[in-house]
Amino acid sequence: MTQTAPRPTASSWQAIRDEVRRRIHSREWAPGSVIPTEVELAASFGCARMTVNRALQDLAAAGLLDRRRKGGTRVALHPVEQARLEIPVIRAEIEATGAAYGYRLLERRLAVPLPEFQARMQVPDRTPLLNVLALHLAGDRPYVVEDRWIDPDLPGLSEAPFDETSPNEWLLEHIPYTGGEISFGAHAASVIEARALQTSVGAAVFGIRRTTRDGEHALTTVDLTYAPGHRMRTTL
Amino acid sequence: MTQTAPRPTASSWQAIRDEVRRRIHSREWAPGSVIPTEVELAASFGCARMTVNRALQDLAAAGLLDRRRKGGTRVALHPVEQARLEIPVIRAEIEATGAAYGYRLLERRLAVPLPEFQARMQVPDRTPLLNVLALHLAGDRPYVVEDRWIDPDLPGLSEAPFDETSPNEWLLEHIPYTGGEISFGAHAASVIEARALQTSVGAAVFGIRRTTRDGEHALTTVDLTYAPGHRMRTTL
DNA sequence: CAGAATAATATGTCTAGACATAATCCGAGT
DNA sequence: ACTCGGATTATGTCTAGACATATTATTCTG
Repeated sequence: MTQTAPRPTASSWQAIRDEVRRRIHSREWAPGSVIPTEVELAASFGCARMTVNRALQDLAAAGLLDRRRKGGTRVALHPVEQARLEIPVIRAEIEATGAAYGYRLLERRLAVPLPEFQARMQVPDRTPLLNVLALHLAGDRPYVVEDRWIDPDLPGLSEAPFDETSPNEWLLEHIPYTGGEISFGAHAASVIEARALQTSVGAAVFGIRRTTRDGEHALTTVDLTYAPGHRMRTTL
Repeated sequence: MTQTAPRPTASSWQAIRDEVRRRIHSREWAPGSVIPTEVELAASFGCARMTVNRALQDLAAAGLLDRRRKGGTRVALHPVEQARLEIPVIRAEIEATGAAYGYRLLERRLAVPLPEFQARMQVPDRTPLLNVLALHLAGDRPYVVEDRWIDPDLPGLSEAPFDETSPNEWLLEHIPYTGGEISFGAHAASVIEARALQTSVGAAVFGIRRTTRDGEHALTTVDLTYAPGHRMRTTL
């Protein structure tokens, strides 16, 4: 089961990547120092240069290596730590805990957003947007409040009442996008949030703020406010 | 400057990756559907199969594609959203805002940790660990409190008084590690946190909880509690 | 000696072919 | 029908060589 025999020539690009990463973490190759060239590594691993190249490119993409033509490959100064957070659809997130998924639409209206949301959606003053307030439940316990503003001109939106399917799910399923911003923070629960989450006003809650866009055009922005105690986890 | 002439055969793996990504985002290839095989794509792009392979592997790593031997390649159902959070050294994080970095050691002692930290460090009952409480400042404003527990047997630890350099920085610089866990959440500021951050007890604060290990052995675990209003940002 | 032209070098990428491996498909036998 | 195996197939990976490209190092020149 265990890798009892660490053969010097385990030439697969993933094995080479792991070995190089090990040498970086073990300080065998110090931060900032130049590591052997691809040709040298290929010789020492007993494989083709392309195989080494594939491994080093992977580590460079992960931020562990800095590579420059002719300059060689060096270990990144500040081995930038990256945590890969997976942001699942809320339904999947809840079902993954084993609880039954529940959904309740709290409000759906066309309204002029507050300045904060207006800025996030990059729309002119007094432009009405579609606002949807909804609650996601794990079993019978409130899990997260979704406060979303949507560009009312999105195709198919009029056929989406959001009384059964959450905007979170509907948008992912129907609206293509190219990117966006996301941020995480803490705030004191508002009156609306506290009521929906069955907690007290001012309770410390975790929130995700997110804007999704297609090119330059903002499609939707959302505040997800989780019930107290919620944590986002990952490994690094 | 701009790519005015989008030639049908711009065969570089990055160009192919971009083109495939475009077809996915434009719903030309719908979520869940199987896309052409590597051989077919290679023919249509007029390049070698390896080139297509490299492009598709990149998209698969990004979570946009699901690939299975013999099963073919299909567009991911729920384009698993991944946010890559960069977790910088606190000093760099503060200096990036333009503020001067400040550091104050609040406490340094050998003590038996509370059950919660004991569990995180995976040590037996009544094992004393090194506890360091420190404050990081942006200019003259408190930025984040670092409450850390360290394996007292780490080499070189006795020469690290932590009165000038934070454990955060010292550990990254001196102790190799292989992985760990990290989680993000919100909680109400404790008395100690409130005093250090110059805020009120019970204020909603953002916290990072992190354990770093070398193989199976836990090296250190830390609670980082940020001043109210702090947000972690990234793009997707 | 400064600056420009030139050589050297490490990475970036493509290719064409080969074999490995995991899944699926499908037919044979019970 | 149902199960077991083999044939098929798409991806996974390696290779050896070639040329491209960016950058550094060196040499030539005014």
